[in-house]
Amino acid sequence: MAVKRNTESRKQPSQERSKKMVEKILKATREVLLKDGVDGLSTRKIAAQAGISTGSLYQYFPNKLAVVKAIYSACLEDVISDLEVLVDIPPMSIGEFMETLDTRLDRFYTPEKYSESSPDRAFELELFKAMNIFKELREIDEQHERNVVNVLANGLAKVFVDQSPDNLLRVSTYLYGIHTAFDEILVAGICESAPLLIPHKKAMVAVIQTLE
Amino acid sequence: MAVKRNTESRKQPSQERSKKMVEKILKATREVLLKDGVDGLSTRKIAAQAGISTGSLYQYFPNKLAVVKAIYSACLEDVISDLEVLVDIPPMSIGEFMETLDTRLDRFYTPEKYSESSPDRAFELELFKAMNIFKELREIDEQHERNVVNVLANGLAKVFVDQSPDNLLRVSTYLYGIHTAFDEILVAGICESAPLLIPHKKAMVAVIQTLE
Amino acid sequence: MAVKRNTESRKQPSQERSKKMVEKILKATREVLLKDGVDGLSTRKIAAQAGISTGSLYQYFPNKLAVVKAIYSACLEDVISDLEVLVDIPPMSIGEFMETLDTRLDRFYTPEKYSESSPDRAFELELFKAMNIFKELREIDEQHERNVVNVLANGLAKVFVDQSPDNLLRVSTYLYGIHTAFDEILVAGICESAPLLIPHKKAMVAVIQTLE
Amino acid sequence: MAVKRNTESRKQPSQERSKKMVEKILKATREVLLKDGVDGLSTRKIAAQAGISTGSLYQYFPNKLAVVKAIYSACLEDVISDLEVLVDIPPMSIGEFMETLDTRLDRFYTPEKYSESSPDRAFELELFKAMNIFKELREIDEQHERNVVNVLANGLAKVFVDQSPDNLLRVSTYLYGIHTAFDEILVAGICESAPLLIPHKKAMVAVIQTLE
DNA sequence: CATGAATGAGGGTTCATTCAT
DNA sequence: GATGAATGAACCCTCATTCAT
Repeated sequence: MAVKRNTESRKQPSQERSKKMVEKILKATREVLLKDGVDGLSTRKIAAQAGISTGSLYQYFPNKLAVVKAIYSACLEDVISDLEVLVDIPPMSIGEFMETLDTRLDRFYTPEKYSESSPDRAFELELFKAMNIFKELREIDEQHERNVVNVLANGLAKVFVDQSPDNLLRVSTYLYGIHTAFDEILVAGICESAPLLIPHKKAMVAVIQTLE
Repeated sequence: MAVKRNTESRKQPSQERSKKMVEKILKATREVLLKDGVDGLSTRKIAAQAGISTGSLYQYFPNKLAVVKAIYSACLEDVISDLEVLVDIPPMSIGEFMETLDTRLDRFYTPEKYSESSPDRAFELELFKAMNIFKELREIDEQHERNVVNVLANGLAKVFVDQSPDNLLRVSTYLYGIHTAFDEILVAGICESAPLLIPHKKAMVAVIQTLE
Repeated sequence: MAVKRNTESRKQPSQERSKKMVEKILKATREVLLKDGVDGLSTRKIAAQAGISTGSLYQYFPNKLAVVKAIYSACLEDVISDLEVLVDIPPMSIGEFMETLDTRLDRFYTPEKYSESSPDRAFELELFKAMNIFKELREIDEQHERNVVNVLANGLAKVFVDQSPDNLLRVSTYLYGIHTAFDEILVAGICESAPLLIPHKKAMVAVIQTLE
Repeated sequence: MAVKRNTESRKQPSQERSKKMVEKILKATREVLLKDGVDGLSTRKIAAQAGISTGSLYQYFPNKLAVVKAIYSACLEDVISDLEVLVDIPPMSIGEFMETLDTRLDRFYTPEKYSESSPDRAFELELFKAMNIFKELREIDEQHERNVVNVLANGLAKVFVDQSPDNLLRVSTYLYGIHTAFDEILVAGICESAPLLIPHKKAMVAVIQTLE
């Protein structure tokens, strides 16, 4: 790719028409990504898939990277909003929390979510991995990591009020790390999700227990 | 990239001179990878960084992919040989094993190994992630994953003799997953290794306990 | 060269503009071929000669071979359509045919056609010879040879009804061979056409007489 | 290729050793040419086939073209010496000559020579055609053509003493042209030689009769 | 706004030729 | 002399980006 200029959207999709175009482009990009992978992604293919001209693409995005960035950011937002289920913790004691932890994890790691890792998830992971090659996307990724970890840490802080922020951040970081690892294993299709949920939850619990 | 030919080294570095050249090329490649990412890796840059001509590069490697493969494979071999410490389990009962597990993990996760995640390790992880986009390297990666998991499973089988191979493989897969996650966090420099070792070991233990 | 993909024109020159571009490229290719030979033909030179960019060339042809193919095919078509004059034989007896053969050959080998072997013809012959090294063009050439010979044989079959197809094909092959030789001599400029027409026609007649 | 410098042999093979080396190189080149064609010919392959180093090749030939030139010239000399059979005409009248012409042609076009177009002949023709792509070899070819035609014309001059040199040259040129065409047909394997000899000889005779 | 032809730098790779050993 | 590693120009081709229409 080797893109240099600003990578922001060239215009706010203030008009309905524009919004639709942006959507169309993003959708097409996702499709091309799924079909041909990151190194098979080209503006020509995106435009063709979207049924527009390459020139039009540049009316809505300053360059190719911006398109991928948009997709990537949206994907990361999904992850954040997904996590908020875990994080929405009403005030409770550590004891109460630990007692309900299992249920809580069950609610988060529903079999449905993992039983059939939908193409969507497969795509997200694909994208996620692929992003490693674009240096410019690293900062987004790092910011995202920080966001996620903060969200988790804030949630845990409501329960483990005596823990230092450092500790909470550390544990959150680790939790997110093994969560991602779990995701990757499932998406890679190495193991089925159901039997793997047990060790995963045990690991999560064990890690959180270090905060007690 | 899309390379088709054989991607083995073009000649055995039988002579001292050749060996040095290969080293020089691999070193240069690592440097370019670190600086410009996979996306920015080109044979021209490698040659420039190594202070040789592009033609010379092709005297030692049949194509670009082969260079990356060489680096990648070496990196994976390191991982395997590293793991063998964990795997060398003398016959013992589950009880004995669980008792010594903590010591065992301490021996594996020595602070020295992680205290200063050397630039080398940082690079390896970079590479590791990046490889996801090259289909031909995926095979290597998947084979590696299988190797690692088998090594682990075989080790655990000596202790958990009653467990089904499936179960052992599953747990091993997961263990390797969170091991990698732990690695990545440390290499990314998000957390220091020492305090993170505690939750990580707890997680490992918890997962292994599911085999009891 | 060694080109693999499809070697057809990338787009129908439906628009006037495209047609002009294709023409420009073909013209430039002819010029480069005449100046530097097949050996010196490169996409860069073609583009430079045509006053376009290398990229543009690939908008109209999928690869270098396709450009040469286009020129070559056009050249072969000319040959075929040229021959149709000879082939348009109304039903007649062998005696009648042999009597009119000389006239017939006169009509085919008009002095105008050969008096000024235009640069175009010179080029075509150049190309014709040169093509022998490109395997993919050989097929075209062989197919062309078969077409020409069939056309001739079918023509002769109308007169020499008792001859075996084998014989007709053999004689046609030979006739085409010496026709080409005649062409080459004239194009090479070794001899003037007018005086050479006499032995050539004698040879043609003598060969055809073997069918009587 | 694109070779520019002098294309003469770098040294006279004064010493026995040198002569052997030159032979070895030429033999290897022929083998590579037969196997991989002109566009597959490289100094590396020649050296490998000859069992020497590329450097050594340049001790005996200034560049790649010189090697091909050497082979080509040798090949052309063979053609000349072959023709001398036809040309060695004792003084005789036109009548005598025409009477013996058929025998003469029989002696030249022996079935053995053509029945099994030996690999050698196949190679020569291959080379012959291939040379069309090397502008530098054209002059050799043209000189050769002139030589051959002169040889023929001189031979015919002994019989057709009243003919103008121009006429003799013209007829010789044409005779050589159709001779070459005949050769090509046989080498291409389109027709078997035996039945084709009849029309070919008829054509030769018819052409020579124009001198009467 | 939309188009898509045109651009041209840059990609991977080859190979004739040289030169230190 | 012989070697073969090293060179680097040149090869064919792609693709992000621009701009005249």
